[in-house]
This record gives sequence, structure tokens and C-alpha cells, in this order.
Amino acid sequence: MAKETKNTLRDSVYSALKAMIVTGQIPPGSRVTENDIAVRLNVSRTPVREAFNRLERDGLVTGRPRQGYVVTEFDINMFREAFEIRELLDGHATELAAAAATEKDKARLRAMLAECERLATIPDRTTREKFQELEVGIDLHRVIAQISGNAMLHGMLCGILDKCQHYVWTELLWLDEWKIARDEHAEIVDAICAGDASRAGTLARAHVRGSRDNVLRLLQAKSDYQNFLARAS
Amino acid sequence: MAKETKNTLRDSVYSALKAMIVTGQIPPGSRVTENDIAVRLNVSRTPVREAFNRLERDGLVTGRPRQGYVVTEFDINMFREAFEIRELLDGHATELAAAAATEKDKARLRAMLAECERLATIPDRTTREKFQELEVGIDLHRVIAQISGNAMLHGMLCGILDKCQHYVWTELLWLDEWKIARDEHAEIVDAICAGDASRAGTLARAHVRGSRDNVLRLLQAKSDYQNFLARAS
DNA sequence: ACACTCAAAATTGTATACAAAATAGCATGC
DNA sequence: GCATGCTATTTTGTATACAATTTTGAGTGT
Repeated sequence: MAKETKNTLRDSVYSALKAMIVTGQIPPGSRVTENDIAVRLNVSRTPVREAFNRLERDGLVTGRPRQGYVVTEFDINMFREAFEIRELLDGHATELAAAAATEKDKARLRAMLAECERLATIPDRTTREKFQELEVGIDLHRVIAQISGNAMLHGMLCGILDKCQHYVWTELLWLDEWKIARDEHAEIVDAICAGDASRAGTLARAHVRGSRDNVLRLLQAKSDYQNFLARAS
Repeated sequence: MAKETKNTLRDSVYSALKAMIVTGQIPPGSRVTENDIAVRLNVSRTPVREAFNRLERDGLVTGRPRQGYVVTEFDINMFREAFEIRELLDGHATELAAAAATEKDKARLRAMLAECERLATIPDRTTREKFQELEVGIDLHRVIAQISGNAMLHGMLCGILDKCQHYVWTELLWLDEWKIARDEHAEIVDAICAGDASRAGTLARAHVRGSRDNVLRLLQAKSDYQNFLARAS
């Protein structure tokens, strides 16, 4: 994941807070106060405030005047919305990337695929390694968007991926294998390397829909389970 | 334009600053200091800082540590990028809206069309009235995105529209008539009212491309003219 | 036991003071 | 005359003090 911490405290706090939220250390729905974070990171409230402001703009927290901040809870509906947009953006970015990719870009994409494959085939791998595989898999999409050459598209796609990242992670880590996703990634990269924009775009859109369905199925199962528990009590 | 000023100073400052930038009162490329704005709006630097932070996140200003803020200059390339994304989002939003619009929504869209028509046919109208026509025309797209039911899509589209608004305005205000845009808007609304999602989407995408070409032509002409001046001197 | 009031605690909103860094302008040396 | 280095100014970065508001909880009256 691209660490872009400038030298200012505000940016450090922003990165730190974002990481805590995205990785679920601060769970969705929990209330966070400026003071908590300020004390925890040993800085004053000012940089924390600014970090919160930016996170609110990112949609990762929501804050109401004089009532503090709450880590945004992502319900199934928001997830659907996000992936609907992601299908559009990712599909288009992949089309553009297929037309724009240089040899260096293609090598980079292939290297990421190889890294995924390596991480996937480690015997008795740890959670950390599964986590890394997911991370590289998501990063692949970021890099494709970057290759597309449309900086604004890249920025917006990164924003959406950040928002969904925690959910994708917490849900998908339950599975042991993502062979389908790996194969799909490989196909997309192939199409990009072949310069087949139309095919790359189609594959990318299908891939996003597939990921969405995967996570939705798990979210639904969890929801059903909780309903079952509630009814049983 | 939707005024969403909460009761906090920060939000007022944000709205005020955004309005000043979007309308070009603070021209692109100009440097703005926190103190200027603080004095101008008679508040302390704190809320101004936070407003700047949010504007930076919106992409309306760019700030580098200890060097202040600069109103983002939108070059032709960024404009192309923005409209490329807008075509995707607006097209999709319009498709969704055609499927989701209630009778009340349809009435609202038709009322906006009528308002455009009224403003366009005022004899000897002032710049203010031309300005209003453009504003309602852009708002139409915001409302369509809202009707789509995808809140995230709506938010992202509004962000892009804000970023482009100043450029669209300053360029298009040179023209006296936008009959083509008005006709296209009417067709789109018709398709939405008829529930024809596919046609509505296609029309919307074509409309965005048309608007883009209009503005690009003017931007290009201006650029050519400045090159001509530079070479003549 | 329940509801209502009021006060205290917690928390953000705003202002301001001070520190750190960058820029600009001036003076000095070559 | 030009470059270089230093200082003075400007401007943001951070901390902190205080104000405003919301929440919480205890205490009292019915």
C-alpha cells in the first residue's frame, strides 16, 4: 500500500488513523473522540481534528457537530453502491490501460501477478501472508488505474477501494483460497498486455461483479446467522 | 445550487470559499492565504484552515506545507479527464434514474426544464439570467443522479461538477444560446419519464460529450489566441 | 418506582499564542 | 554588475486556553 506520509504531523495522524480504520483496529460503528487519538498518538488535538476532517471527506468517518465522530458503518446497500461505481471506473480504467500500457507497465503488472501466485502457494502460510496476497491483488487494480493515465480516475478508484478495503478483508480472510480471483487477474493482465482494450474492460467488469458477489454472499450469511441467533434467544 | 451550510463557522467558511472559487471571484492559479480569508470573513484562522483542508480534498485548491494554498488551475487535460469520468457516471446515473423515477421525480425534472426554457426566452436577458439558466441546467444532472438512488454516485458526480463548474461557466457565458443543450436535456428527461433506461443513458453520454466538445473548442480557441499574441510580441 | 430538573462532565468549536519553515529582499563581497 | 549569504517577514504547523453545546447522571418530588 502506498505510504504517502508527508513530514507534517497532520499527515502522519491521517495515515495512522486511516490504517487503524481500514484494518479494523477501530471497528466500524465505534465512537472515536479527538482526545483519545490525540493522547494515543501523543499530539495535540489540532492535527487530529484535521485528520478527522479529511477522513470525513473520504467517507471513512461521519461526524456531527459537538457529538464526535463515528467510524462509518458500511451496510450491504452501501457496499452495493460502491461496487456498482467500481465496476464502471475499474472497467473503464482497464480499457484505457490496455491502450496505454508501456512495456515497463506490463512487466510491473506481471511481477505483481507472480507475487500473488508466490504468496498463494506458500505451504501452511500465515494470516499475514494471506493478507499480503489480498493486498497485492487490490493494489493491482490501483496500478492499472494509474497506467490508464487518467489521474482523476485513479484517485477516485483509490478512494472507493479504501472505503471497501476493510470489508473485503474481514470477509475474504475467512476463505483460504482465491484461485478464481487470481485467474481473473491473470486474464485481465493478459488482455492488457495484448492491447485488447475491449476484452480487458469486459473481464474487469465481470471480475468486479464476481468480487462483489463473493463478499455479498459472506455478508448475507453473517447477517442470516445473526438473525438466527437473535430469534433463538 | 444546494446550500448546505450547517450551523458551524467551518461550514459557512467552506461554503463561502467554495462559492468564491467556483464562481471565479478568486481566479484559478491565484495564491490564497489563511489570514486573507480569515480577515475577510472576520473569523479566526482555525475554521478557515479546516475549510481549506476540505477544499484540498475536493481538488479545488492545492496546498503545500508552509507554502500556502493555490486555487487549482484546470488545464485542458484535467478537463478531459473530468469529462471522461463524468460521461461514465452521468450515463450510468441517468440509466438508473430512468428505472427508478417516481411521478414526483418526473414532475420535478419537467419543472426544471420549464424553468430553463423560461430563463432562455426572456427578451434582453441579463448575465444573471444567463447564469441562472446554466445553473439550473447543471442542477438537472445533480437531481438525476439523486433520483438514481445511488447516494455515492450522486456525491461523486456533484464533486466533479463542482470542479468543472467555474470553467464551464466562464467559457459558456460567452455564448448567448444553448439551444442544443436544452434540447438534449429535454430528450433525456423524456427518456427518463418513458422509463427507457438504455435510451436515457445513451443520450446522457452523448450530451456529456457534446458539452465537453463545446467547452474544449472555446478553451482551444483561447489558447490559440494567446499563442498568437505571444508570437506577435 | 418513575419522571423531571438541574448541574456537572465530556466533547467539540473557535480563538489565539508561539514555533518552525520558507520566501524575499537587502547588504556585502568578489 | 552579479552572486551569495544573512536576516526579516510572511505564512503555515502545532499547542493550548476558553466557549458553547450536548450528554449523562444524580437527586428530588410525586
